[in-house]
Amino acid sequence: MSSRVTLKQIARELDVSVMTVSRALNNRSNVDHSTRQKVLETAQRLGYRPNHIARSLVMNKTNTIGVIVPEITHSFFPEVIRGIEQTVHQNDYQLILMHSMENQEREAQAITTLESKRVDGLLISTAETVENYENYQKLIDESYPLVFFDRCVFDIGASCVGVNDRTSAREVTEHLIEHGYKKIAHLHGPEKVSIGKNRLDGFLEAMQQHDLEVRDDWLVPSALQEKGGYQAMNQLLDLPESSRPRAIVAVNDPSAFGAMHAIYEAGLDVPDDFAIVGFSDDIRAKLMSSPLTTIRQPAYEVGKKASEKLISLIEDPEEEIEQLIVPTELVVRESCGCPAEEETHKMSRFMEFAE
Amino acid sequence: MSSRVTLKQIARELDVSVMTVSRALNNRSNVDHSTRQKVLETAQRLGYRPNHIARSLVMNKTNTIGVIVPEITHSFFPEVIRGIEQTVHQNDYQLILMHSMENQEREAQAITTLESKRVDGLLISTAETVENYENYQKLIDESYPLVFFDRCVFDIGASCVGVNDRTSAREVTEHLIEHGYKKIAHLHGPEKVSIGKNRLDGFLEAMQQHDLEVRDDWLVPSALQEKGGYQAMNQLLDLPESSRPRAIVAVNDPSAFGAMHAIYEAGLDVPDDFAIVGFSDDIRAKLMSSPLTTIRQPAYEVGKKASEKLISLIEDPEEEIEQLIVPTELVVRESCGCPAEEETHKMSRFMEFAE
DNA sequence: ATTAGGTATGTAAGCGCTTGCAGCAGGAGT
DNA sequence: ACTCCTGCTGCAAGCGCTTACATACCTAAT
Repeated sequence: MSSRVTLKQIARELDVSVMTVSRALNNRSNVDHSTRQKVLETAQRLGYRPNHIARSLVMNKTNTIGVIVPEITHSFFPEVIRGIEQTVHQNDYQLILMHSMENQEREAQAITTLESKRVDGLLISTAETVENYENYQKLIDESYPLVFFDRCVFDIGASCVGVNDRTSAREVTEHLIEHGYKKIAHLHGPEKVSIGKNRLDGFLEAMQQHDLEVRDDWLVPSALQEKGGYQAMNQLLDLPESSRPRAIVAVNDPSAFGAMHAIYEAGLDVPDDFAIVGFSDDIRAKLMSSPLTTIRQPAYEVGKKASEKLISLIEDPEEEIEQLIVPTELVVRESCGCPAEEETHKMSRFMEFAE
Repeated sequence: MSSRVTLKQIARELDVSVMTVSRALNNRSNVDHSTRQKVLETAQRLGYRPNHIARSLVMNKTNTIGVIVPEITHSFFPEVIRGIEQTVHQNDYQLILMHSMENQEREAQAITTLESKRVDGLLISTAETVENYENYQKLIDESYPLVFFDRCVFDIGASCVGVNDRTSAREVTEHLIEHGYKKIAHLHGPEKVSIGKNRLDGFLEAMQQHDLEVRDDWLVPSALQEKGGYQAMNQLLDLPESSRPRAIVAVNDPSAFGAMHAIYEAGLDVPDDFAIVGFSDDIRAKLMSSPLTTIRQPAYEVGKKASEKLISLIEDPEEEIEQLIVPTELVVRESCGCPAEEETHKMSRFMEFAE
């Protein structure tokens, strides 16, 4: 640690120049075979570890990408990170992980830090409280490689990998409609976050297309965590019984869980009193006492695609900006009170690995 | 990006030396007030971001720690990472995350990479397939700051933050014994991983203390994921009915989930045919159709303590090596077939946030 | 007036590595 | 004999920043 071995030491040991050692270690062509052997040997013997810091300084390249996620507690983002890790590792990059805690200020800090660390590119999923896109705009103006994932920012000149939130939200809403529900409420996310706006749009589209009334007080803002859904649902429960909705489209699964909690707490039931659907297929969705109908997002895939795009962007400045959509899948379970074919076996609710 | 601004540019702009700029930006005392103002202003205007790479090179300090986790899919490690992130952020460090995928080779690679990145210290939870401790020993010999977490390596001269696996395993086993079970099997983890060995020891201790027979074929090796538990349980189910155990202590929750899967698949039930207990209180444990009795490990706390210890170690070479134990808690649910007081309400199984 | 001491700035060197170019062999080509 | 090319090696400079030391100026003390 204190006495880290350097090129110089190897050079002195063998009485050659630093350059020869550098070349030998970097597999350059113009080094005599026997010299290279000797260098490799001594490097090994001395326990040489190349100093990436020095290398990065001169090469102006760190082979590191920064990842900013808004939260990391449950299943979605860890799974995305797994996907990112995989690609990044295969391409000889590393990943610095930062965590905005759904907070714009911490996100801004994270960006600054990562810039200072001279990461080669950035992967961002915007925080819930993001109010403006200045920080992103600055990055793009400096043509810093940047790819958004899951929560996108459009029309700003950055690539994004996500799902088609609007279409998927419409699909899940239509599923409710097709099964006879007419009084449908939406617990919607923040409008500045793409998933909030797009899922709301998808919901509205489905409702309009089927000529269903969208009451103002059935559009309840919900934060993206359990608590948000809980509070939003309680707002609906405060309505006189006659003007309550019969079904709920939640902006995501955690929000739906929170809503379910509020429903049970009020002594009511899912799906008998309220049908409810979520979005993202959280690991817990299928395990709920009334398993949640939801939209499955291929998180691993999102991470993989996003990091692949970013690395292309880094390595080829000609690489074009684009929006990548990974397909989702409607997963019908009991919470919507529609006949589902899925998941008959007690335990298959849980297991997927079985050979 | 291409034209990043440097101290030199600010210096030229103001017609002062690089040093003055450096001093102003680093809040050193000996800079004229008006000069400092001007520097700060231009730095702001030009969008200066200090180059941590250059700084690290000369200071021989990166303010970065490396974290190696064996997996990141479910709840435990993400939660640990949250704890780490928190401390690290508060202390102005950053975190490079690496993922060994339970594989010794990838872990070794990760260590090398992190050394090359000159991280100031390492936080490691050993991979399941780790067969020897050479890589760790080398780090310690170089007195590279190193703290293990959750899965520890003892007697090697490194600090560790974890739970008392032996005592906790004994506790959960005794819980079964106290409720009348005598024929108890253990799905044990790899011996080279502390949690494997210590939980096995705890299990054996409890059994011996109560003069219960420990049949060889009731000690079944299980990997630490669902699949391992599934295979191990099937081995028990292959025994003639009369020599099957009545209760199962699984090395961790995922292993228990796998075992439950095997049990259901065999048309049997939990806890009526097999009582089962796990370890770690995975986010899914309480949601199983027969909620899992388990040992709750305070993951966030483990991450927090481990990173605090590491940072102390980095900043004060006198800081002593120690083993930190965070307390666990037995969580009794239905899977062990013992009367549980907990969790009466349908949904409280799930929610903790409620105000 | 002379000196010591403080304040504000600049100069030099170097962290460990790379790129660019120069140098020196020796073998081939005319 | 001469140049020319190829193969291997070394030298110099510099990435952006810091520490250590030197310099200039100014004020207070003798």
